[in-house]
Amino acid sequence: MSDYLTIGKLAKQADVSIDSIRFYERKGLLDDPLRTAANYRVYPMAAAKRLRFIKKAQRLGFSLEEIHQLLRVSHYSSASKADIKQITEEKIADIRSRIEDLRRMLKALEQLDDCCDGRGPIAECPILKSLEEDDTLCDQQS
Amino acid sequence: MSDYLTIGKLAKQADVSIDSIRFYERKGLLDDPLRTAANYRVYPMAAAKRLRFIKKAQRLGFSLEEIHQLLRVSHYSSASKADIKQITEEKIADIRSRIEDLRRMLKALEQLDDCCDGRGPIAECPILKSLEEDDTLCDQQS
DNA sequence: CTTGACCCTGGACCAAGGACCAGGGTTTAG
DNA sequence: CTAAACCCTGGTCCTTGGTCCAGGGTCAAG
Repeated sequence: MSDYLTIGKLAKQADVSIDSIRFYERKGLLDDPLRTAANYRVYPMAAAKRLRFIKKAQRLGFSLEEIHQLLRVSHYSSASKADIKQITEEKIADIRSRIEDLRRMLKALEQLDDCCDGRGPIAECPILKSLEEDDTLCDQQS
Repeated sequence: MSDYLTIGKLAKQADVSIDSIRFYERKGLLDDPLRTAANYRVYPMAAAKRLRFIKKAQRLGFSLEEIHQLLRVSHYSSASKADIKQITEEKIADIRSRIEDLRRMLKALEQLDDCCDGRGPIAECPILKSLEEDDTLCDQQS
């Protein structure tokens, strides 16, 4: 029961793969760990916390590069809460914009779906017809 | 003023790049075109229609592989409108699910954003604290 | 007849976020 | 002592939807 973790133990603790840990290290998201005489990585317990930070931020939609930025800012002594709040708000705007894009697609798809009754040969498929013609969105039931 | 198009003319007509046309051909989304004696591709006018189909379907959220499927189905003589309607509805479900995922992220981000007043040093940043701690979503104003 | 614009193939490269592998060394349990 | 389980580097591969490039052939205008 050491205070230090090998990479395999850390991976299990934080529920990520060993490859991911090495990948995050290469990307600068994890500090370069200490090494044993045999060149094995050794991690303090805090490394698991960092990994959980990364994973949680990913679930919120941050890319690894953005997480890198969060971590960098969090270590600037001159940084303020406003800096992190701003990054958060940029991500909020990003997510909103992606939702809007998807909603536009959804609306168009629903309109296509509504104008096809689903019965009959494909030759009359209004969805395909609409995709073939450049401008129109199908506007009649068929 | 021929009835046929070279790849460059087709690209301009359909507003896609020459490379994209060759890429779609490799992926099977465009029929292999006829060739001149010098091995130049020659396209009938209908090829532009096909390209517009692809581009429009892309804007609706279909991947190239899914567009491939649409095209394949549309050429089965035994296919019916119901087949295309089903693909459309699967895509609708897919888009809805992606919107839901984004909405969950958005909600969590908004909660984080709300609980940071944006003033003061980063050491007290509730957003970072929340990302560090595994379970909690920040729940107090700071 | 030459110059520039066009076309060909096949392959490399990009983002993102890893997974996987070979070929080697190390550590630990029995 | 030995075998299994672990670790190392650094490299390739995957997905998606393309872009870009080299090195070569072709076509049209002047």
